[in-house]
Amino acid sequence: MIRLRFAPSPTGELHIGSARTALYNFLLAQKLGGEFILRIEDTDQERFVEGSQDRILAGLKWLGLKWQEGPDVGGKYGPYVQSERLTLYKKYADDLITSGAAYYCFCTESRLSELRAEQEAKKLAPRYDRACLKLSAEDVDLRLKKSEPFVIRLKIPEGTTVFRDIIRGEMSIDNSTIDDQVLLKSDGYPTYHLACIVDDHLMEITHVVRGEEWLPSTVKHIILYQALGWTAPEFAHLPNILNKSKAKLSKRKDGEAVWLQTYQKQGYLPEAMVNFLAFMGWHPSDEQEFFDIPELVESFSLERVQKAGAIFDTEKLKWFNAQYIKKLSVADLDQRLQAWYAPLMAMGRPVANTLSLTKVLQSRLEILSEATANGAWFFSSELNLDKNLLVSASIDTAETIKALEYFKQKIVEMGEWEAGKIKTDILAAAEADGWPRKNLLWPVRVALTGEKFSPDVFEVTWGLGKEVTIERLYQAIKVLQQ
RNA sequence: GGCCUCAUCGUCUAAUGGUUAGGACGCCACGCUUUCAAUGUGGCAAUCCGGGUUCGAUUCCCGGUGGGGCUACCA
Repeated sequence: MIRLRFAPSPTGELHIGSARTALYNFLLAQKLGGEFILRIEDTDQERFVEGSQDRILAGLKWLGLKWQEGPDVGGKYGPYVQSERLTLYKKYADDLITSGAAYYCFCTESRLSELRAEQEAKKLAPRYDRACLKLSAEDVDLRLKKSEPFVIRLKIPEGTTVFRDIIRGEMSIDNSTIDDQVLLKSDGYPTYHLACIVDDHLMEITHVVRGEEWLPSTVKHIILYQALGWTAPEFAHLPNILNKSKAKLSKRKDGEAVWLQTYQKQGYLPEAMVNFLAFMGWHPSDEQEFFDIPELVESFSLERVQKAGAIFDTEKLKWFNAQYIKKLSVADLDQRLQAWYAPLMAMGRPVANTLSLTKVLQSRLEILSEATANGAWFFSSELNLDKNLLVSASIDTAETIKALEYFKQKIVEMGEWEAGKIKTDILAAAEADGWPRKNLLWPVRVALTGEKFSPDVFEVTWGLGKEVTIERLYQAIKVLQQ
């Protein structure tokens, strides 16, 4: 059985890069007819953030990802939270001690940092000097009996470690360049390296698909698998997602822009996000650009994953989002827009429903949050009219009043209230009566929206409805007559 | 510093031992037009550098350069 996992640490929000990793794991699991597992790696007590796990899961669900096993749904390989599996890691760490593949280390933090400083001063690679490997068995026993704090370190064997990465091919690393990695910390928690290997093995994970920052650690993992006598899974290391300066997208450098939820809050659609994220490092063999999840599952493959990092470009994301907004039904879009209409609705005129506004705005929105600014005219109970704006450059106040009166009269006479008909009828009449379009429509636009830029005058008219349109024209005329 | 890794338009990327190096975003121009958008048409724009192999290299090899990652009792 093919089994893949996504294993975030609950140290904050869901990172964009993590979301992409989760997506790829999910897609590949589906593609291969396997299972997708969620595991929480909370082995760092200091960086643990309360509530983070819930927000990460919420982010994954928002994207439309589903998992067969995980902390919220359970499963037969549970528990799926590492802090609940501590005895397991301890057991395997002890096994490694017994077999001689690992050793106790009693070095203090201060000794280690001194050692590191010395090595750096001499321009040497900082690494543990194996002082505690030379301890006699009696000495170790004595220190353990005295309850001295200790860690357990992996004893990196001599030789060369070779492994295959699905995306990058064969890797060969000289073990002498690897430090004796801590496996079990002095607080009794495992480090990532131990916990990850134990869990991936016990949970029968077949493919490890993760970010390329793990590539250098993979050697340690292979050594660990060998020491425990286990078969290693397949590895695939995804290229990083980069910021504009080509550095790995990170909270420190990029702030909230690294969080998936930032985009959710700004009004990006999950459909657009999935499509865009899928294209961060992967590309189909043809030129299709729009993919929903089933289509991605169909087309996805690790063979087509890029090796080089990809810059996260929100311009393209915006374009995707605008396209997805256009694809939505008006009713669907209207529903998604309610959160952004709400503040306007609370303060404005009574509005029975917002479907007409949504229809008018649909082709003009890149992200949903723009609806608040772009839709303000619709809700306004009293427009703040600027006389100077109302009177266009080409005509004077008297002529502007005439234009508004004319348009108002046409609206009063209008029978069927249909967007296309309003437009053709009024334009035909205006032409017959000798009204240059611009002279007529500019004042009307301002009268109805209070704005310089707006959607098509006739769409605005239609969206507002007969009554409100007449009222606003009347108010504008009043302002000009003052 | 050491180890690892990567390299096609500004960005995401396609393709190939022989192509006018393709698409998309963005940008520019034009069209539509009552404004702003949307939309349509067109345009600008790339194989990091140097050697080799080869009839021929952007593609294969080597070296450089540049970027990135790792180098924690963080993941």
